[in-house]
Amino acid sequence: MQALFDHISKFSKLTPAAIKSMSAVLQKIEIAKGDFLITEGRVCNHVYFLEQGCVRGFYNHDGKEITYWFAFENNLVMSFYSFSTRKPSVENIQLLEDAVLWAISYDDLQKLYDKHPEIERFGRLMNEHYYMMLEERFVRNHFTDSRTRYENLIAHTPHILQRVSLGYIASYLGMTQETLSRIRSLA
Amino acid sequence: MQALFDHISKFSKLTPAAIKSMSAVLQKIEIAKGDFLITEGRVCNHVYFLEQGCVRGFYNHDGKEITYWFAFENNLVMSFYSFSTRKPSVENIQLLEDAVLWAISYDDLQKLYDKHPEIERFGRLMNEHYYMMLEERFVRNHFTDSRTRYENLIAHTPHILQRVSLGYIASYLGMTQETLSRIRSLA
DNA sequence: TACTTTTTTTGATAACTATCAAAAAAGGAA
DNA sequence: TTCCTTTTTTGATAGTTATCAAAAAAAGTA
Repeated sequence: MQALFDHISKFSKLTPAAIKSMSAVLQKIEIAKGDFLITEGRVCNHVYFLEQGCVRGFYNHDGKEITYWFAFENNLVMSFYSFSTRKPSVENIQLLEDAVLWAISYDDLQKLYDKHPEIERFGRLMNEHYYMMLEERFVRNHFTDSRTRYENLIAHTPHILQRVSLGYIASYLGMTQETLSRIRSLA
Repeated sequence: MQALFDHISKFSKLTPAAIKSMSAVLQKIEIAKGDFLITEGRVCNHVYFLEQGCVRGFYNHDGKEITYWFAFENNLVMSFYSFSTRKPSVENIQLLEDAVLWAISYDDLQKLYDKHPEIERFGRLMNEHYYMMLEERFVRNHFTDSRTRYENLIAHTPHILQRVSLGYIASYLGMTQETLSRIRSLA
């Protein structure tokens, strides 16, 4: 649990009272590689802090699984859309490694926001942070060919290469596995 | 100014005191088509509420201007990265039409966040909202060919077609102007 | 209106990427 | 290790998109 509070403190200093309130509703979860954290069609009722492990987010399109993000240690994990809107998730979240997570329910989080402004500030800054990361990724992918997208991955998020198989990475980069393989062989 | 508070109230109810505080620091700005709101290399010190008009965000890459977003009435406009991190902007924001905007400075906004939790809540929810919109756009563009991206534009944001010239739209969709023209002619 | 400038379209070609099929390599289990 | 399964690579081909060049259409101005 300490890793979570260390992470939060980088964004917003929590008072002891806020830490106490949050600790009281945190739930430790340990699940195995291959299991699902969230499946499409269900409302995402928890946000998870990933203490150990690695997960992928994917959706089904034309009978194919399209993996479009990965999360690693110290990332927050949820179906953002479903959690925020309370509508059924369109995405699935699956463990790529055995993992240790800490969960907070939607309702508990709203209560924490109401009670502790520092926690709401953390939420605001967290949203800003994730927005900027998504924007950065969007811009790097916009109008760029497959080779450049792969080179951007090597330059900016090389840890993905070390923990995720190429099929998922190709999907993440928006190209087929064959294309990614050829790009690598000609590197 | 009323349009701004109407917009805010859809996300978070503000107390009269919060409205008063915010009104006191709002600055009305009227600028002409073609002018710049933000230019690269400078820190973005204001967030703007676009009451009337239309703007584009673009960056320079390999000697070309890449337009990657548009904003219209009731949108918040800023260089998100620069405003949040206080670092120089990498993007430019230019008026596509004469516009009326309301500006709040970074420092004033931080004070409002400190003083009025409902305003910070608005900020959090706003960030969530923009994150979801960006994610939706990202997913729709991921792994989809030019024709489908154009069809998605027609289906989800047709107002862009009515107010923006095709050259900018092609850039927004991540294709050349020639390709967009051909897609349209074969529609 | 006539003229100028900007925007959009069309044509020809080359480069890039997906698809389908199959082989090779790597990883796991007994 | 050997066998089986999964992952990655290679080959051939077709479809998609960028590029360069130029024409046509539309918009703005005197």
